[in-house]
Amino acid sequence: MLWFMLINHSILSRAQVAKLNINDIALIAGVSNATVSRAFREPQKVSQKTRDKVMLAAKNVGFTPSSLGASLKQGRSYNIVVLVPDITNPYFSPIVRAMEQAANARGYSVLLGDTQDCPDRERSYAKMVKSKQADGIIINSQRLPLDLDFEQELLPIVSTSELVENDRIYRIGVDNIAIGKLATEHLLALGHTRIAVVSGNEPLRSCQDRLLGYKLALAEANIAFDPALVYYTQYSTATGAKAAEKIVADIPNISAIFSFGDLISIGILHVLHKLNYQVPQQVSLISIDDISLAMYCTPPLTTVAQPMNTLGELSMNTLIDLIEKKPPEHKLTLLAHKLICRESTGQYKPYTR
Amino acid sequence: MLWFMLINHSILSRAQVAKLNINDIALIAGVSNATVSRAFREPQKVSQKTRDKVMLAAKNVGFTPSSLGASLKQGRSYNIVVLVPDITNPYFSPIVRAMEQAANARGYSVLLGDTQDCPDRERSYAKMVKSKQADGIIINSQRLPLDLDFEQELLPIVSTSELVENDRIYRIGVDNIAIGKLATEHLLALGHTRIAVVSGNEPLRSCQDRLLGYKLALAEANIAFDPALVYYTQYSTATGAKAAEKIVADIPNISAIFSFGDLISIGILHVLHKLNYQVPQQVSLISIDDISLAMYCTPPLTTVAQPMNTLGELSMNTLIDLIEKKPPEHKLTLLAHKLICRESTGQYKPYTR
DNA sequence: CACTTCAACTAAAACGATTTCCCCTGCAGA
DNA sequence: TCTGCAGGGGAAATCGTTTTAGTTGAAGTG
Repeated sequence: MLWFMLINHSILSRAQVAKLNINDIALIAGVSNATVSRAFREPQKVSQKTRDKVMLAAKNVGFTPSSLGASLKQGRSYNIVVLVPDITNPYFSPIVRAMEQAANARGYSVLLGDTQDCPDRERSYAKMVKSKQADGIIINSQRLPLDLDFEQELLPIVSTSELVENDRIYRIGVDNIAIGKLATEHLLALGHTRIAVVSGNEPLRSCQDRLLGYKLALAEANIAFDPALVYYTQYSTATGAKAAEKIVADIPNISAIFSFGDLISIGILHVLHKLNYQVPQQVSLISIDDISLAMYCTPPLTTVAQPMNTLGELSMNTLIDLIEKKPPEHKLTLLAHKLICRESTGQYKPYTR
Repeated sequence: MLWFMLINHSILSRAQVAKLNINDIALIAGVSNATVSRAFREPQKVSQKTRDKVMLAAKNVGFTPSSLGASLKQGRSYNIVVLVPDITNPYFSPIVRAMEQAANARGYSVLLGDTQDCPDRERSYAKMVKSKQADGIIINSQRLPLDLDFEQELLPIVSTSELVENDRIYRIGVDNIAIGKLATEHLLALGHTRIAVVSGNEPLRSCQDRLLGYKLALAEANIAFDPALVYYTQYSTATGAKAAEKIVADIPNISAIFSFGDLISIGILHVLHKLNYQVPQQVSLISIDDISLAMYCTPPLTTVAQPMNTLGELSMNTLIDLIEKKPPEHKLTLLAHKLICRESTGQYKPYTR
């Protein structure tokens, strides 16, 4: 413990109250602060001997370099804001999880913003990147949380899930038209012709696109689109249940329902079961997402899977590329979806109820 | 736009490349940097006129104070690390959501750490508070992510959900023994006497306590505890399903199952349904948590609700109190649980299968 | 031997705020 | 008229790093 006896007493007493900084370590190790910094950040640039000296000194007094100083000097916080409408939603949580993983792999951390769809909160999180508390932001909702002034200075920003309507912004999503079409075709192939739709919030682009896909499939099958068959609600279980109640009240012999989200479907399933409708014997139900619980529903849900993990991972990597000035090639990326046939859809049979 | 013509040309050209800082604004507004700082952080300490001048200058050049400089000087980042084993788990996500809300209300942000139960990741997140990237940490798992050296310097830390076994640390949880007992008593009251248990990972304190509660209830009812009735698995749906398969293989006429988590129950429900067991007519199922989907299961789950929102909110507020040197009164807080009777449990009837 | 080269280091200047002292100006009270 | 005080502001130190621009000394080269 020679170092202990040698070092300046003022350093020791400082250790009790304030924290030691890099200069103190430099003093103890008998090198310059620059060397201490390098020993930590770029070890290969420092000789083995010096590095050992520094590390020993640091370890002995329990020194960890503060990232605040580093961030200030570098103008980087290595934080990334991830905005979701609701982290509780099993569609978003895997996306966030994948983002966190991807961020970590590249040395960044995730500042979670659960906005509850509130524009104020969205804006206040966006300010964190303006104020350098974060280096960039990923948005999972359609709204851009920047005032007009973003026109002037485009912050590092990526839009995913529900894409922003702005082609200057990097966006990663899925082809909702194709998804809507695919699901509808599945139902049509099973012989269903009157297919009720339970959509999320009408203005959402994803909903409009999915509905468009539905219409496209109908048109190709020469079936007239009936607006009375589409029910607008929210992407949630409770509202999905309400919609289902309306549907069976309006159309007691409905044979097929296409809901725009598994969460909605769970609500639908709940009321159908309560009202003694057999799924899929009497009514077929298809939806979108393939959340982790979809396969455990009774019956397991037929659904068009979205690649939540890839969505999250790719968005995060795109954003970091942007931050690190390696601008990605494409502004818009649409990932592949996949129909997962389980047991909630079946052949059409005329009702005998 | 007089200001525009008056200000130094070097400031303007700087605006295109580098960002303006507080000194530039001070120059433009014709005040000192201290005044600019005060105008932003403590407006009441600055006269209306000066404040307006500063704000106008700031607005005109699009200046937002960098939080990096502020953090460095203050030694605070206003970030808080929240560690969860899996954000995808519907038990944890509402907790995190509540934490984020509580943090925001007090001017803090949440750095989300999804650890996947990996000690390395836990440690690397804990380092962020040592390096001042975060001011404190909340842990939702039993493991303390600090080496022995935490003995010396106790960082601001709060343990919740699965409590750490260390009474020097602030902990917010529930009374798992009472919960285990309550659930068991519910089943006993319905006439069930052979109650299978599906526990989470054996070493988890929550599981041990819940099992203890189960034993206590059994003892009070003069029923011998049969270790063969307890099945250890994970707190997940897939593993819950596997456990259910084992149970019905071992005990085809099982009449009651107590699972330690709704997620497990969903798996159990799935296989019982597949094997044509009627719930609750043939087998009763009770669990713990009351995740949001519990009420939408078929049948809706009877469960002992945990106060996830309060858990998250209180933990966050406790941590922030700690950070702000207002140490809370109690080291350990146990919140109230509540039995929610739905439709997955029913009167015991001997099997005629 | 004089020369470059290079690795390894150093001193000191940033980075952008906050905060500690201080000073000034008015004004109220004596 | 003088004192005391408070509100409003300013100069400069400070927080803890990184980074720039050199400075060394030793090894390699012709």
